[in-house]
Amino acid sequence: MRRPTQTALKAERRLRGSPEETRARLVAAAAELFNRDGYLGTDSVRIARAAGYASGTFYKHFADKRAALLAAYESWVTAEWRAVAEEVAAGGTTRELAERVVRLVLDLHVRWRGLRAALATLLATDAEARRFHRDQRRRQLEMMSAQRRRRGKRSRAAEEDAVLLFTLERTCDAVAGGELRDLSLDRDATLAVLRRLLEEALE
Amino acid sequence: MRRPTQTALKAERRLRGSPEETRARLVAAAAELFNRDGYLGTDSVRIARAAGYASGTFYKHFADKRAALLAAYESWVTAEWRAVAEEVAAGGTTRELAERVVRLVLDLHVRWRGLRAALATLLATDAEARRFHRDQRRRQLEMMSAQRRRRGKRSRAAEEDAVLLFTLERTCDAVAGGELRDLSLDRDATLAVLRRLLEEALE
Amino acid sequence: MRRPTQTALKAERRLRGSPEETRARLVAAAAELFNRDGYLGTDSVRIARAAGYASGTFYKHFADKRAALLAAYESWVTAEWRAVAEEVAAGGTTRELAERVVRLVLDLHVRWRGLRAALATLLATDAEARRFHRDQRRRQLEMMSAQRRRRGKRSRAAEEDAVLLFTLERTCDAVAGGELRDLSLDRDATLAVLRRLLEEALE
Amino acid sequence: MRRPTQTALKAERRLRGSPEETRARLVAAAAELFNRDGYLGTDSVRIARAAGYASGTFYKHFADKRAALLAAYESWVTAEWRAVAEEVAAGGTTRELAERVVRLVLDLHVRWRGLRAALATLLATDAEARRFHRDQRRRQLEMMSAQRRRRGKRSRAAEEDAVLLFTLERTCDAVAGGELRDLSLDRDATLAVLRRLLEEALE
DNA sequence: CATGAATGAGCCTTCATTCAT
DNA sequence: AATGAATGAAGGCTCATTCAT
Repeated sequence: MRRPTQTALKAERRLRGSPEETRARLVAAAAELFNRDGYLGTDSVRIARAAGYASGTFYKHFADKRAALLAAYESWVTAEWRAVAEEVAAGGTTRELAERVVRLVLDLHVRWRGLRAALATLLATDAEARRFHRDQRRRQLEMMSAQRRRRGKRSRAAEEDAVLLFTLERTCDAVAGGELRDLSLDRDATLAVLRRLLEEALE
Repeated sequence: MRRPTQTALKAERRLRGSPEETRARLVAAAAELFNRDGYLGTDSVRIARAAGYASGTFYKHFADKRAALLAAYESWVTAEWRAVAEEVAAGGTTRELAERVVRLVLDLHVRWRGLRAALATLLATDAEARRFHRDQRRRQLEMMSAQRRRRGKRSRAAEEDAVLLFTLERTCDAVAGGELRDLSLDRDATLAVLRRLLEEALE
Repeated sequence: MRRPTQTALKAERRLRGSPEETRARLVAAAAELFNRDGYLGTDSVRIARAAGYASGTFYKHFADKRAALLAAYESWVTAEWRAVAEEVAAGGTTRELAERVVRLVLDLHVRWRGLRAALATLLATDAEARRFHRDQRRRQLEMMSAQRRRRGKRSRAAEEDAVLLFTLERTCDAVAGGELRDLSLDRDATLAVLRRLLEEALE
Repeated sequence: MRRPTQTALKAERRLRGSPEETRARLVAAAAELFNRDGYLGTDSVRIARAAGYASGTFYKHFADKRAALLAAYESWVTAEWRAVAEEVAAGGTTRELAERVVRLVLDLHVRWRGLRAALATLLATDAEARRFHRDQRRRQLEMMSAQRRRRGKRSRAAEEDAVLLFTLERTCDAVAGGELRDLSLDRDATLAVLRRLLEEALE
C-alpha cells in the first residue's frame, strides 16, 4: 500500500492525566492518522507517539488497532450528529435546512474522507464494525422520520429514506475523493441535486 | 550462491499452456479469493495455488498483488458491461429495461461484493486504481446518455446521472452487504425505488 | 486484520538492555557472520538470532542488511585504527615500527578476511559503502603523512603513499586468503618486502 | 543490492549454429552483463536473452550461473594475456615496455572493472573460482620470470614479483573504480609509480 | 538444438502486540 | 499509569534452475 509520510504528528512526551484524558488524546491522534494515512498506513506505535505516549499505552486503552479505529469513527459520527442536530434546531424553511445540511455533510466528508475510507476497509471483514455502523444508520433513519413528523409533513417509506441516505453519503464521498472533478462534473450542480432530494424527503 | 534443496516430490509438472490461459486462470482465482477474503485476507501464494500454480508464476503475470486486484476488478467490470449491454439490446419498455438492469446490477453486486470492498481498500490509497475506476465511471455516464438519445428521450444533466449511478451502486452494496436486512427494511420496496429512479433517468 | 497465533512457548523474554548494548551485540554478531559466511551467505534473521534477538530487533537498529555490514565494517576499521595508533605511539626505530605495523595489519586481515570480502561485494554496487570506504582511505593517507612529519622525515607524493597502501592491503588479503601458499611463495619473505616498502615510506 | 537497469542488451532471436558459437555468444553476453550489473545484478535469463537465446539454453552450456562467470572471466584473462604478450613481443626499451604494459593493464581494468568485481564476489566463497584464479596468477609469475631471463636480466625473488602484481592489480582497480579521483590524487603520477616499479622488476 | 513456462525455497522486511521495568 | 525494547508470524517478491514440448 501507500508508504505513509514519516513526518508524524509528534507531541511532547511524558503526559500524565486521567485515563479519560489519555484515551481522548489517543482517539484524537488515531482519527488524524487514520484519516491521513489509512488503516493500513497507520500503526499503533505512531498513534501512541502522536498522542504523546509510548506504544504500550495504546494497548492499555484499546484491545487492538481495530478498536482504535472504531473509537475514532465513533467520535466522528458523534460530532456529525451534534452538528446536524444544531442545523435542525436552527430552524428556517425546509429548503434552507436542506441546503445547510448538505453543506455540512459534505464538509465533514471532505474533512474525514480518509477516516471513512479506513472504516470501509474494516467494514468488509469485521462484524463488530458492521454492527456499530448499522446502529448509526438506524439512528439516522429515526431522526429523519422524527424530523418530518415534527414539521407536520406526510410520512414516507423508510426505504425511500434509506436510499436517500445512501445517495447523500456516496455522493459526498465522490466529491470529497475528487471523483466528480475528474469526471468534469459541476460540483454545485451536483450539490443542488442532493439538496433537492433532501428537500423532497423533508416535505 | 543459492543452492536450492530441490525437494524432488510434487510429482507432476504443472498446468502448461499459453501465457494467456495462465493469466486468465490467475485472474479468476484472484477474483474469487479477493471476493471471499478481502484484499488483506489473501496473498499471492494462495492465489497462485488456487489457480493451480506455484507462487513465482503469480509474479510472471502481475507486477504485484495490487495489479492482480486491478485485473480481477477489470474482468468484473467488463462482465458487467457486457451483461448490461445485453439487457439494453433485449429491448422492451423503459420500465422493463429499468427493472431488468436493477436486478442485474444487484445480482452482480451480491456476487462480487467482497471484490468491490477489496477494491475500495485500494482506491483510498492507490492512484492507478483511482484512475482506472474513473475511466469506468466515465464510460457508464456516456452509456446512459447514449441510451437516452437512442430512445429519443430528452437529455438531462450529467450530474443527475452521476448521482443516480452513485445511488444505484451504493444501494446495491447495502443490499449485498446485508445492511438493509439489518435495518428491517424491505428489499423489494428498496429495489422498486431504484427502478423508479432509473426509469425516470431513461425517459 | 492480522491476528497472530501467539505460540506461547519460548519461555524467557529476551535480553533487555539499552539500545546501545543491543546494537553493539548485533554489530558484533553481524561482523562474525559476515566474516564467516559472506554478505550473501548470511541473513538478518541469523544475525539477530546469533546476537540473542528475534528478527524484528535487527530492523530496529539497521535500516537494512547493507547497513549492518557497514556498521560491522566501521567497527573493524575503528579497531584497526586504534591498534595502529598504539603501535605508532609505542615508538622504536622506523624499522621496528614498520615491522610491527605489517604484522598487525596482516593479523587483522587474516582475522577479518571474510568481512573484507563481504564489503567488496557491496563496494561494487553501493554508493554509500564507497563513500565510507574512501573516507577511511583519506584518513589513512593523512595519518601516514603526519607520521612522517612527526618523525622529521622528508615528505613524498601522496600518490606514492596511496600505491603503498594498495600494496599493503592487497598483499595482506592475498596472504589471508591463502593465495601465497597456493603459489608456494614464502610468507616471511613476502612480509619482508612489505616491511621494506613501509620503511622506505616512513624514512 | 543494486536493481539493474532493465534495458538489457537484446539480440534477435532464433539463432542457430554450432554449440561453440552458441557458447561463445553466451560467454560474451555474460561478460557484458556481469561487467555492467555485477554478479548479483545479473541473472541467467537476461544473459540468455542478451545472447539471443532462451533461458533453457543457458543451462545447456553452463552447469550454473557461477560457471558462466568463470567462463567470462577466463575469456577476459585470455585476452589480457594475448595483449600483454603482444606488447612484450613488440620490443623496445624496458622503460617503453613497462609504460605500454601499465597502460594496457589499466585499460583492461577500466573496461572490465565490473567483471572483476563480480569475480571478487565469487572468490570469497567459491573454491573452484579460487583455484582458477590462482592458476592464472602462477602463469603471470612465470611469464615475468621468463621475460627477465629472455632479456638477460638478473633474477629476483618470486615474492617480489608477486607483490608487484598485487600492486599493479590493486592500483589499476583503484583507478578504474574512481578511488584515486575521489582522493584528489593525480592519475598520471600514480601510473608513473607503477611504471617505475615494473621497470625495476624487469631490469 | 532450442524454448520458455513453471517451480518453490529463501530472503527481506513490517508491525501488531507483549511485558519487564 | 506509563514505558519502549523485544517478539515473531506473516507476507511480498526474486531468481536459479528444470523439463515438457
